Amino acid sequence: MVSRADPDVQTPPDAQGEVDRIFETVVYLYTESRRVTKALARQHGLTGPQVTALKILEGFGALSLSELSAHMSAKNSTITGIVDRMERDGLVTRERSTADRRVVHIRPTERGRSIAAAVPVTAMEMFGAALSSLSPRDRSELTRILGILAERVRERIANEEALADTNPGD
Amino acid sequence: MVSRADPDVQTPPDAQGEVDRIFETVVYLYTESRRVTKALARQHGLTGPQVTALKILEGFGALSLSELSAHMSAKNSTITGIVDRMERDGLVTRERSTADRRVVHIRPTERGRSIAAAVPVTAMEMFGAALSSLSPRDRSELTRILGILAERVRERIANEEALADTNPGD
DNA sequence: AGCGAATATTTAGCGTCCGAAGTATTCTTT
DNA sequence: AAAGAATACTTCGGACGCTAAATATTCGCT
Repeated sequence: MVSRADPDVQTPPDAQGEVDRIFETVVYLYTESRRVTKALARQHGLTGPQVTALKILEGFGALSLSELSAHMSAKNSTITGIVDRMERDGLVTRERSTADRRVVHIRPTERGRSIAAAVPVTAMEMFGAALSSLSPRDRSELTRILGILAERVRERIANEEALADTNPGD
Repeated sequence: MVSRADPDVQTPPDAQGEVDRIFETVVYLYTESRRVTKALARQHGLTGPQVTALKILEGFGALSLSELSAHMSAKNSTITGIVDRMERDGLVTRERSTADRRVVHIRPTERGRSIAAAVPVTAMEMFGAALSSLSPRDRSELTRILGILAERVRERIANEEALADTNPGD
């Protein structure tokens, strides 16, 4: 119950201001890094997720759709659409697995592989450069603190799932 | 030129590992906060961005579409669509400004305000709680370092725009 | 063998997101 | 004051991204 809309109840104003600022910054950094990836991909006539997919496939050779979606942190139905468009554009092929006929293997074409090789690794080239400009001490502090933060968030998510059935629903 | 694909060229491995970890953490935190917002919004029959918009409007009373889109880190064309659906659902109204007839003021309706009030603080309740669990010193360090980082990224974006015309194009 | 549960992928529908182009209005410059 | 630049917003087309439901196949159990 830390409502900023209610002026009576106030946590230490510094803390709340910091939370807002950190949150905004995380959103900003994420948005910008995504924008950069997209711009890079665009120079080769494809989209951000397509480049991401090709880079992943480049490393593995071929993956099932489920494996690919796991690596991309997206749902299968989303990846189906992305693969549809990549197949249409001759970047990957679909092959039904003979071992398990439910499974589809996604494999990059020659064209797909050459584009993957041409795009610089740097999704986060700019991001990385900005990080490099931090002092080593600040950078390792950032790593340490963000690590703690992510761990806390993970704990909370685990709790939330454990309590899922206590939700009365509306 | 910090390509990890080339094993010959390597920046200090610690630094690169840190960059990767920080990047991953930022993505993780962003993704999770968005998922939580969405789940919260759903309990009231609306979407994540709609709740975000209502929360922002709750604080300001009314905003122009451009102001709203700036607060939401999205493009005007995106916000136009979101406002369309919110207007359709009776959550906000559009009013043409009399001072400058190009401007449209977005104002929450009674229904919109009551929903905004009903949804717990927002997005980052979980995120905020996790941040609160950090020591005050870590939290202010995080604020400081992220601030520097965002500033560096902003500088790079400014440079990038200044150099836009040197791009030979493909 | 066969029936139901589990798994892998796709389809359908909705809501973001963006960039480019279009419209209306205001500002600037002459 | 009128042409041209700038600003505010909308429209359009394409690509994600998600959930729910459909389809196909395999697994588990009797």
